[in-house]
Amino acid sequence: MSLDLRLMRYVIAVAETGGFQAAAERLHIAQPPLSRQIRQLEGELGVALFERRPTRLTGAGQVFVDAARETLAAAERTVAVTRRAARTATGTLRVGYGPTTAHSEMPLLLAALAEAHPEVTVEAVESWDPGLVDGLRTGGLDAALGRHLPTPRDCRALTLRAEEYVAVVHAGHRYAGRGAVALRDLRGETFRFLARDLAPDYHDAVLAAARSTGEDFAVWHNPVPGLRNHLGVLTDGFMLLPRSVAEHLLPAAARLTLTDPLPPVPLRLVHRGARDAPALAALVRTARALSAAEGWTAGTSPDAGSDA
Amino acid sequence: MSLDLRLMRYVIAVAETGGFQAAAERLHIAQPPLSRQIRQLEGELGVALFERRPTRLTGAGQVFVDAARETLAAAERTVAVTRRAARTATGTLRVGYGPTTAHSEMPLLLAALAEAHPEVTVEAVESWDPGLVDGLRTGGLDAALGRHLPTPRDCRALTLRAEEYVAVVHAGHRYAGRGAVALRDLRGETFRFLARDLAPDYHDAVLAAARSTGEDFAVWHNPVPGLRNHLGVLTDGFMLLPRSVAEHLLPAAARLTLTDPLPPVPLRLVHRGARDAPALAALVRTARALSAAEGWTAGTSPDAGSDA
DNA sequence: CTGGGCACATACCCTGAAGGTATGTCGCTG
DNA sequence: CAGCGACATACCTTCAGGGTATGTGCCCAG
Repeated sequence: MSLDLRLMRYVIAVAETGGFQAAAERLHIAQPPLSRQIRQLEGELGVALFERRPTRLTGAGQVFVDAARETLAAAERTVAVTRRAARTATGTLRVGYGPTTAHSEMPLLLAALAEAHPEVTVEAVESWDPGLVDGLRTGGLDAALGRHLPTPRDCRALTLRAEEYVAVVHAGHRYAGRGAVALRDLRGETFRFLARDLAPDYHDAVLAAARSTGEDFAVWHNPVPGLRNHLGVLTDGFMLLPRSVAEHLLPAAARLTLTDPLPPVPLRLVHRGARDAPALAALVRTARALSAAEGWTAGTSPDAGSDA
Repeated sequence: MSLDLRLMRYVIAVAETGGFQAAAERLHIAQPPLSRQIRQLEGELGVALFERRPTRLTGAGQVFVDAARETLAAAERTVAVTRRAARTATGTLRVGYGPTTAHSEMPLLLAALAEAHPEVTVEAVESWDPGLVDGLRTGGLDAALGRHLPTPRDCRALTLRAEEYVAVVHAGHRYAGRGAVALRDLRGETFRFLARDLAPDYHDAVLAAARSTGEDFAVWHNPVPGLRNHLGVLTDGFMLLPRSVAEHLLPAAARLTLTDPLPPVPLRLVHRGARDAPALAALVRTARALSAAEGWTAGTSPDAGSDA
C-alpha cells in the first residue's frame, strides 16, 4: 500500500477547491498528474472518492477527507513534538503571545526571565489566539501569554493579571469628557470589535460580559486583520478594552470607566506540563513572581488546571 | 517538508530492531539507503533521533517514534474507514469472529442472516481478539463475534449467549469418569491456557473466575499459536472452556461440570453504530432473533452499551 | 440544434529521489 | 592489536511523480 501524506493533501485540495484544475494550482502542480494520482489512489482503495464532470465528493470521499485531515494533523504533531523535545533538552523555550501583550506584559516577562535565568533562551512568537492554542496542542509552543486564552488538553494555566474593561471612544466623542459611563449610555452606538476568529474565546467573553448588563449592541466586526488597523478605526462608536491595552495602544482616545460591574479580564500564561523541562519551570516561576511584584493580581487564586 | 509515512516506518523499524542493519532487513531494503534516509530526516528536523555506534534512540527520537506510531495508525484508519464507507453503501458487511466460534455460532449466524436477508453480502474474517478489536476500531470490521470480547469506543455490544465453564481433562485422567468436580479438586494440576495476547480479556476473565473460588493455579501458557494446536496439548492437566467449545472442539476429552458457582462466559456480537447501514442493522436483528430462538440466553438483559 | 469553451482524461516524455552495490571506517572484543 | 561487526560514503540505476500536448465529454448561449 503506497498511501501517502502527499495523496491525502491532494484529495483534500480537490475536495476544498471543488475541482481538479483549481486544486492543481493550489498544489503548484499541473492538472494531469493530479488527476492521475487520484485515479490511482481510487484504484488501490477500490473506492471512488469523487464524481467527475461535475466534480463532487462521494460519501466515501467525505469519510476519506475527514480521516486524512486527522492523519495530516498527527503528522504535523510528530515533527512539532520532536522539535520541542530537542529544544527542551537544550534549555530553549518557544513562547507565543497575543498582539495585545506585545508592548506591555510580554516584554516585561521576557526581561524578568532574562534577569532571573540568563541560561534560558527564549524564542518569542506573536500570533492570534487560535495559533497559540494550536502551538500548545501540537508542541510547537511551550507556553503562550494571552487574554482569555483557553487551556488546551494537557496544558496548565496561570492567571497573571485580572483587570477591568474600559469603554474607549474617540477624543471628539460626546462622552469624551466624562470620566465614567454605564453601558446603557452607549446604547445605539456601534460596538467595534475584532473579527471573532482572531480570538474566539476573548470575543465571546467580552460580548457575554457586555450583554450581562442587559444591554444588547450592534456589533461591527472588523474585516481587516491586524490590531493597529483595528484600533485605528475608532472614529465613532466605541470599543471595550482591558484598561492597560487602552492606555498602551490607544493613548489619544478617551477612556471611560464603566460603572457596570463586569467580570475582569484574565491575562493567562498557558503552558505545557513542566516535567523534565527546567527552562519551562523557570518561566512559570518568573511569571508568578512578576505577577506578584507588579500587583497585577490580589495574590489570589490561580485558575483551575493551574499548577499548585 | 517532505516528512513521509515511509520515513516514519523506517525510524520505527530502527528503534524496534535496535539497529540499522536489522531494520533494513525487516524493511526489505539495503542498509545504506536506510542510513541515508534517516540522516536526511534528522537534517530536516534539525534533531538527532539516534546515537550511532552503538545505535540508541535519543530522547527526541523516542518522542518521534511515539508520535509517528499514532500517525501511522491514523493513516491506516483513513483507508479502513474509507473502504468501510464504500462497503456499507453497497450492503456488504465484514464480520470478524474468534476461532472458538468458527465451528458453531458463527456459521449459524451467517446461515440465519443469509436466510432472513439474502441481499446482504458478508465477508467473514477469522482473527484473535486483538485483531477483532482493532478491526472494529479502525473500521476494517463492521462487527465481530467473540467470547469476552471487549467493546471499543464508538461500538455497541449485544450478548447472544451466556454459558457455563466446564473443566476438560484427557480421557485417561483420574477424574475422567466423574461427572463433576470442584476447582479445589484440581489443585496442583497444570492449568493449560492460551497465550494471553491472543485474547487478553478472555484470558483475564477466565483466570479471575477460576481464582474467585480462592484456589490458585500454576498456569501454563501455550507458546504455540493456533487453537487446534492448543487443544491438542491436553494430555495432562486441565483446561477451563465454555461447555459448547469443549463439546465441539474436544469431543474425545472428558468434560467435568464445575460445582463452583462461576460467572458465565458471554458470547458477544460487538458492532459499530448501525446508523445509515441497513445491512448492519439486519445482522444485529438476525443475531438477536437467533439468540432467542436457540435459547442461548434467558431472553434477558443485553449489556451496557447495547442497542435497546 | 449547434458551436464553443471549460474541465477532466489520455499519451508520452523527463527528472530526481529512493534504492542497490562496492567499499571505507569506526569501535568493540578477545 | 587483529579481526569482525555495524554504520558511513561513493557512485550507479530505476521508476514514480511531474510536465507538455492534446483528446473528449458536458454545459450553456444563441
